[in-house]
Amino acid sequence: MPAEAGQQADGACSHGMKLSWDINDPQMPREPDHFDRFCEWPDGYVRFIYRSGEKKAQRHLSGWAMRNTNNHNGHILKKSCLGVVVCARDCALPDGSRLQLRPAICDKARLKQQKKACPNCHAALELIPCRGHSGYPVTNFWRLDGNAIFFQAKGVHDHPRPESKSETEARRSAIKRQMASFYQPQKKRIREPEAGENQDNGGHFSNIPSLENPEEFDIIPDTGFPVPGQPCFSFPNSDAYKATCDLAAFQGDIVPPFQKYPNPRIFLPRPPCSYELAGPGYTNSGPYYPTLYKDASSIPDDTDWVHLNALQYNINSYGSFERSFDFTSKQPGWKPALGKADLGESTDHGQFQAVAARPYYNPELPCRYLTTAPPSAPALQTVITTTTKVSYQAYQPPALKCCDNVREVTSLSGCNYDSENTQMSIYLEDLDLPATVAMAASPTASLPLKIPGDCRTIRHTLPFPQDSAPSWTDGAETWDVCPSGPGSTIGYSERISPFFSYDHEDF
DNA sequence: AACTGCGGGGTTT
DNA sequence: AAACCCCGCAGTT
Repeated sequence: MPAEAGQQADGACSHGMKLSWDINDPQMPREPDHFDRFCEWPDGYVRFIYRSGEKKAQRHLSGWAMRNTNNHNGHILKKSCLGVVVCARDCALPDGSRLQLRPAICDKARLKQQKKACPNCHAALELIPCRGHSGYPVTNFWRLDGNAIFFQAKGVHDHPRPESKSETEARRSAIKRQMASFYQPQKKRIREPEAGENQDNGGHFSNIPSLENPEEFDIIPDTGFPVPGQPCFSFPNSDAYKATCDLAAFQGDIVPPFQKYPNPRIFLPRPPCSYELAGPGYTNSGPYYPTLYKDASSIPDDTDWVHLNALQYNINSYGSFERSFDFTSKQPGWKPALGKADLGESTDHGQFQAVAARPYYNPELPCRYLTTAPPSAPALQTVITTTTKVSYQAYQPPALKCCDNVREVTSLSGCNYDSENTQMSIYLEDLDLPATVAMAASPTASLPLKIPGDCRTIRHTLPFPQDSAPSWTDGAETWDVCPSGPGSTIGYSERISPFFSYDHEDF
């Protein structure tokens, strides 16, 4: 990726890190030479400089559920992470994944959200708070200065990624379109082509169609998981519509499967059902289908869930991986690998670390979150707990290595939006692995992605996701993906190798 | 209905 | 003093 780095001079995670500035500096760098591409999933102690024209930066957007936090500084906007909402029972979705909802930003809405039941097992939903910054939520700071928007993140998210805002919005809009389509005669139009697309999954990134046509999701199972999907087939249009509405009502409460890893086949080596049942995380008393189907009337969400089941199929490899992870509870190679990765990168613990330290996925600790800070985080966190310059000093060294560390972190954890997922997905496909690890909880990619040629290349070549800087089109907007950085390749490879072995063992 | 930003206010270190 | 958090308000989406 070195070449890439040069190519993408304004590569996201690089320059911002290199610059010696702190969000609290009285004077920010003037006329920055480089600007970073918008990073939707900043993680770790990173800093970026965006162009003042960058809309997402202007909106202070983030894939993480960040809420405004008053820092009593009118010039610096501070936001803290709300974490992620999961099933209190840590139930496994049809595809083995876990529910990872985006916490509502509004307190009121969040409370309301938490009162809802898990669409899968009806257990309570649980909000996993973010404690990635010295036990406190990860904080993001935004500062507009001149023609640049400075961004600084502090802390390493120690929880899965929730559905991103963009995903939520995209899904909602898709649902709306879907709803609209139901009113139209065309809705009856033949969808074979689309269905085929989904099934094929060759077009890993052709998820949108599915989204727009919930019914199609139901079809997807056909290819792999007949059970969950079945119900939908029987849906009268009216029902389907209803379900769609419910889904919409659920608003982003459900992590759209399609948003995760589009290619189910990869992550579902075994028949969904058996797999699911066998999974340790499976807490349901009975088969999904019967339960869900029957109860359709009992709980509003059930209806949604019918769809979800189908939808979730595509969901993630992450879940699959988790499961495998769980099975091998000891995770011999797992943690070590992660830990190793973290070594020497004290400042940039990407999601790797977060994932590694994630007790949340342990069946035995359902949804319980360890308040324990990430292993490597503490030192840093103790130092960097505020926006003070003092902390910055400690931080700097790593910054210098930003290309290596940050890239690794960001590329793996979050700087990418779809690229990340996409890439990861790809990776998984090729390796049939837990790319999910890096992906952590992020169900991102989902909409029709415009995969750069190199991305595909990567897909087969594997190595580096970072290489691709795919952008997805959401309406008129285009999401920039954090470019990967040089050195990431190496780090990534190193980290991955362990997984390979692990994975193979597991499967 | 939610999101978002602002700002008052309280607590802790 | 500097962080943190909570809460409510008001404008926007």
